[in-house]
Amino acid sequence: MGILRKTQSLAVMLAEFDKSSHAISAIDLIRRLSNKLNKTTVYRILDKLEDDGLLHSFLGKNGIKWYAKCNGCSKTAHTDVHPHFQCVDCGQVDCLAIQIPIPELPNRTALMSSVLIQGKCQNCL
Amino acid sequence: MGILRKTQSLAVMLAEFDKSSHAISAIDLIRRLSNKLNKTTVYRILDKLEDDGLLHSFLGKNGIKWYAKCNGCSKTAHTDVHPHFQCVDCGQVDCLAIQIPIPELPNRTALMSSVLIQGKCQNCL
DNA sequence: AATTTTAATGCAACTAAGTTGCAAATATAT
DNA sequence: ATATATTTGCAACTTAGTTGCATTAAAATT
Ligand SMILES: [Zn+2]
Ligand SMILES: [Zn+2]
Ligand SMILES: [Zn+2]
Ligand SMILES: [Zn+2]
Repeated sequence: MGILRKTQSLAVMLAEFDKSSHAISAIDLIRRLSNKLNKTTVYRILDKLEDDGLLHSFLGKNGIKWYAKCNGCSKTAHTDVHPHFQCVDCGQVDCLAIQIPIPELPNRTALMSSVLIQGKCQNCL
Repeated sequence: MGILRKTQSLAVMLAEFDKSSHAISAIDLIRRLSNKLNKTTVYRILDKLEDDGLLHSFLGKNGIKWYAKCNGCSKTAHTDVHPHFQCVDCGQVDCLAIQIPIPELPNRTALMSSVLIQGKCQNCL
């Protein structure tokens, strides 16, 4: 149901996402903010920011949850859909500003798709 | 390190995959076989069958692990790579016999990719 | 500014999926 | 038939994420 109040915790979380352009895993965020915020709070704020179209979530390697800033989404329209890249060496995750076309599927209706590409990032090449 | 012995448990597992052409989640397999096999055994045999190129695994909705039969893979070459489809209504998961081309990525090397398409299956349309 | 209302937070306890160590059982080799 | 080595079951553990509830802190009302 999105964010209603401008709390300290919210400010701390948003600041963390402003520090870098990479995606952040929920786990890492919890670890980074462990002296300031409870993990339940972290999960709850992530949820709300996603509801509001400020962040989007996706699953990385091993099915763990990552979050990144949305580009032009709103509470009603999550339109910023794209593949993600995870470096197999350093673990860093980024949004890719490309589109992967999904073909028509016979006998099925595709509603959404998620693409995770794994490989080596520029630093680790 | 693959399968070395032809055990009862192995036969039971293989029989389960022969019953249908759909993918099976590890959890579901454990539930289905709970009166015959311990869950540790299920996980271990799945691991070995994947090593041997008889099954492949991938992550479905919510990051849970699914397994399906491979087509023409071997212990050394897992070449049967394809997207997967999960029905949002009934939860059924299938391998899609299509290829999704991944474009060249500037400043990155792609080593693998996983694509999960969610939507409605024929039954649920 | 003080009070009331309502949402956000922290904590502890829980859940679910998967993993590990080890002793007992079973398959294969001798 | 016996020895050896792999596989299995069990219990205990781990990790990521969730839930209920009392407390705290925003914001709205007076
Ligand atoms: Zn890297
Ligand atoms: Zn993204
Ligand atoms: Zn269906
Ligand atoms: Zn498949």
